[in-house]
Amino acid sequence: MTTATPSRRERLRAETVFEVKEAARRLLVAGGPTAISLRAIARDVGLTAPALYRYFASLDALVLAVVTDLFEDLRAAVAAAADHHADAEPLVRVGHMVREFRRWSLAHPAEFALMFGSPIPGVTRIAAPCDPLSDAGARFAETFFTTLGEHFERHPFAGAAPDLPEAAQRDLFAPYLDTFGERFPLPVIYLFVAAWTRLYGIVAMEVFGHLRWAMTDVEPLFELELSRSVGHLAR
Amino acid sequence: MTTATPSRRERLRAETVFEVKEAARRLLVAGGPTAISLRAIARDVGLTAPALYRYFASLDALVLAVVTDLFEDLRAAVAAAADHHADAEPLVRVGHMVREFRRWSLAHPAEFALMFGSPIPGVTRIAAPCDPLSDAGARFAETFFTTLGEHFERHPFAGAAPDLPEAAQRDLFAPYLDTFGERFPLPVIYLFVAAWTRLYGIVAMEVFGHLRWAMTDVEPLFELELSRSVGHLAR
DNA sequence: CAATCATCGTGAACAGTGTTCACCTTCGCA
DNA sequence: TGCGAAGGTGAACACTGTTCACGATGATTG
Repeated sequence: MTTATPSRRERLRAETVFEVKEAARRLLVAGGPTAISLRAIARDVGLTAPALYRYFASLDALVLAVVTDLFEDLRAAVAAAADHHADAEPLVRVGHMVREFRRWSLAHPAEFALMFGSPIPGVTRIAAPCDPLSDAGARFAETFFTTLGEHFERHPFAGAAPDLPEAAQRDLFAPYLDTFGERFPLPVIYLFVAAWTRLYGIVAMEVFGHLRWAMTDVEPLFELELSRSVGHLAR
Repeated sequence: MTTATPSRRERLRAETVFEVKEAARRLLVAGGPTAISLRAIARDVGLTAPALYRYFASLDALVLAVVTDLFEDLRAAVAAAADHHADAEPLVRVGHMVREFRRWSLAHPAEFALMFGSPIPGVTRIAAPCDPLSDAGARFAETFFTTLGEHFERHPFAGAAPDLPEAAQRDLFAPYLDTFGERFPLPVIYLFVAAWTRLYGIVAMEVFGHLRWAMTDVEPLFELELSRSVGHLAR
């Protein structure tokens, strides 16, 4: 609960949890999402399979924890890319962050598949309103919102809004507004989601190899779509 | 090999193959991609598991055949949507085809996950140059190319090309050119792939539930991106 | 200090899974 | 009438996730 009393036992427990998730991730990168097996993890850590149930309610809960960690990893990588260009214009910083998203995804295809691919069990994972995965996703998005906020403080948005009445937009983006509040004007939210789906589409198809029938190198397409999307946010 | 002599035995065999794939698809829609199990299929068809090896080399080969069929189904649905608007302008017909793609995907989330989600075994499926799956994918793409061809016959492309030298573009789209030839000017290919990744991104995120944190209804975003993408091809 | 109780780990077991093998029946063809 | 190929079976192997009764260890309290 708190970090006040790590209490030795909790320390050992945390250590084991860490090793278990580490082993799961090793199996993930070695053989893809389906290669994550409870018994293989147990072998790696030096335990028997039932022992893992003292730490995770099920295999699904374990991989959910791994996915949560991965989102944190990705967020950290993107944030590091932002820090690395701290003196750049916020909008070009966003560009570098998105590039880092692509770079990370291509370097970690198995992790990407687990995070952004099809949620295998019930096709659509039931997302509890306050589970740690949603929090990690929110923190990931927040990284972009922070930099975007810097930009719009200096250059108030004056671009074109989508052809939708404001009330409809407010209705449409209700989930976003509930989580992140009214920091940005509604058209900015629209442009951000549009940009996110575009770039996700490219990266996902590239990682999954769904573009090899068309082109040898996806980077030019990515760069063009990136500059287009950022351009829409700028003007 | 040929359809000349269905030869009774081949008829029975084809019948069994059909029933097996049908059972696999039932399991798919009922419980997602992981619910497809050799023994469950065998139970459904009224056989034992080893018997299926007379028809498919492995479970992977079986689901590959199912995926191929699904691509043909999707292609047929999109083609039907095109026929349903046969008297419309080719470019608005393309719009209806893409809408049908979204509609079909939302109505068949499990199938979509199997077709467009992460290739589970090795993260990136090894695509043989001439396997039936690639053929099905090519036929799916061909459906769009046919309609686009109708348009560009009447209205030669005069839009803006991406900022790339022609030689680089020819190099970039080598896989496409090898399969589909030089039917369209290179900028059209670029715009098509860009549009495809955009719309795939939206549909995939919607089907997988990865947009619920932001918006209640994805349709406005989809329609706006669709009209934008088609607009780029028009002018 | 001693008793107690939650925590941690184990081996056995159950119900599944994909795949291989030897064996047998059945069918098509010469 | 034979013969060989095709189709189907049950047993077996090596896996998988999960549950359970049991024992050992640790920390906490009387």
